[in-house]
Amino acid sequence: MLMNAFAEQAITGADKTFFQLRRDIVEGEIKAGSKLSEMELSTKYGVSRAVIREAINRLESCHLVERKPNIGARVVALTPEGLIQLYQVRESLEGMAARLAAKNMTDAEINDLNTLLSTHFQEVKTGETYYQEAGDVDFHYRIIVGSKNDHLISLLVNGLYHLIRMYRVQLGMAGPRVSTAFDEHKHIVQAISNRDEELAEMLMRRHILYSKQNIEARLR
Amino acid sequence: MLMNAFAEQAITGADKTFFQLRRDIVEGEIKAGSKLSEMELSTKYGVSRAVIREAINRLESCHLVERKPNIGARVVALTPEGLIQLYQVRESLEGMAARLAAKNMTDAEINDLNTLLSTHFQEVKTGETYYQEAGDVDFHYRIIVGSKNDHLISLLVNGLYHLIRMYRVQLGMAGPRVSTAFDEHKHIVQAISNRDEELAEMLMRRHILYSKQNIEARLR
DNA sequence: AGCCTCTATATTGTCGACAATCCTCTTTAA
DNA sequence: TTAAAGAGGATTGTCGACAATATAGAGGCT
Repeated sequence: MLMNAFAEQAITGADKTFFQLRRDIVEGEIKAGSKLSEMELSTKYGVSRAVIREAINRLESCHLVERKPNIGARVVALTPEGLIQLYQVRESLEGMAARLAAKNMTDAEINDLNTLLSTHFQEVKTGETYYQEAGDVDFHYRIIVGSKNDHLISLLVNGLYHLIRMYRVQLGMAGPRVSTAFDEHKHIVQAISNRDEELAEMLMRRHILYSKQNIEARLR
Repeated sequence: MLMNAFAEQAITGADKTFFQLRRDIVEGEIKAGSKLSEMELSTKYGVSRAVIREAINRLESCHLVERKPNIGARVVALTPEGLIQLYQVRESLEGMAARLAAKNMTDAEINDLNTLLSTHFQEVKTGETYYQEAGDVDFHYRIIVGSKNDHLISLLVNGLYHLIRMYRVQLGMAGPRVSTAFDEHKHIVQAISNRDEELAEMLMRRHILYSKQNIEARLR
């Protein structure tokens, strides 16, 4: 039962506007660091200022924009420091997620994770980079959800992931490091299968640390 | 230069309403799990529904309320699970904070931290439980800020801390475990002074893990 | 009686207008 | 010439009214 992981659906109008604005920001169609004028967006998206303000509030919750009273909202600036700091937080949280996943995932979920891994293996062999990227996200997503910790899930899925994706897209970091990363994934799943919490956390932290170092190397 | 740690000041009217609402929720004057009626709050606090909505949005960002489209917002429910999960996240994030603090705090900041510890020592001896609580918060706050990681700081200070305080207040968990906890603080500062990142993280994680176990024991 | 439907009411979502604040450019005085 | 002060315009903050949706209750049907 492999349902689509990211099934957010818009109920209200502010939802739609929020999703679209978030997409535009993450994809860079609204430039990093630029100002978000409420009137301007209001006319552009064809909704009232109230729903724009609501959407901007939610973007602020995701740390995608920063807001100053009586002045306005700006898209966050993308700095090398910021990306490094993001990966530090990610290492910490996803390490804990892997630990909890080793403890809390059901056997069925772990089986699914293994089949997912096999699927990715094919893609790595055939070299379909687009699906590799998606596969990587999917892998991490499974483990986060597998932690069964709602706070953790919310922080990562609703918070950090869009920010990281924004960096990846705009700094042009489409994933290399695939073949080695795949081995790391394999070992993490192995640790989870063995219910080895300690090892699962350690391997996940290293996996993310390597990514960070890889990125750091390319930034300087 | 020991400035007050939590210096939030309200600029706009929504700020004031948000702070007051947050206080009322954390202190339990608005009961956990209860519904937040926009009209009701609007008349109660003497402001328009727009600022109430703005305040509720921010409360949602802190994970203090949950909102459902077209239905409304409720204060989060306090469950033993929830508190445990909160401490898992806290262990993860503050562990990383301690690691980064050992790396990034200035010598001056570390000195301040030591003097803070001495001050707390007096309070532990004289048994002023109120100041012990405040002192504990202050200690952790210093280390979080000392990490110099903005994402980490924001997540903990604007996010988790108010939630944890809500639990502590409403489940009546005014801090015991002071004298043993003080020793743990001392060792953490020592590790930070020695710039031992690995040890600082490990000790902080254990420190929080002990707190969690202490709480778990009292919950069942 | 139990369940469904439909209506009435209450609550949230959205809108446009007004108030308060900030930014800019001009003016004026030392 | 420079800097301070003020007027003007633009932007955000706040408000009350209207629209859309959900909830509760009455009524009718099997």
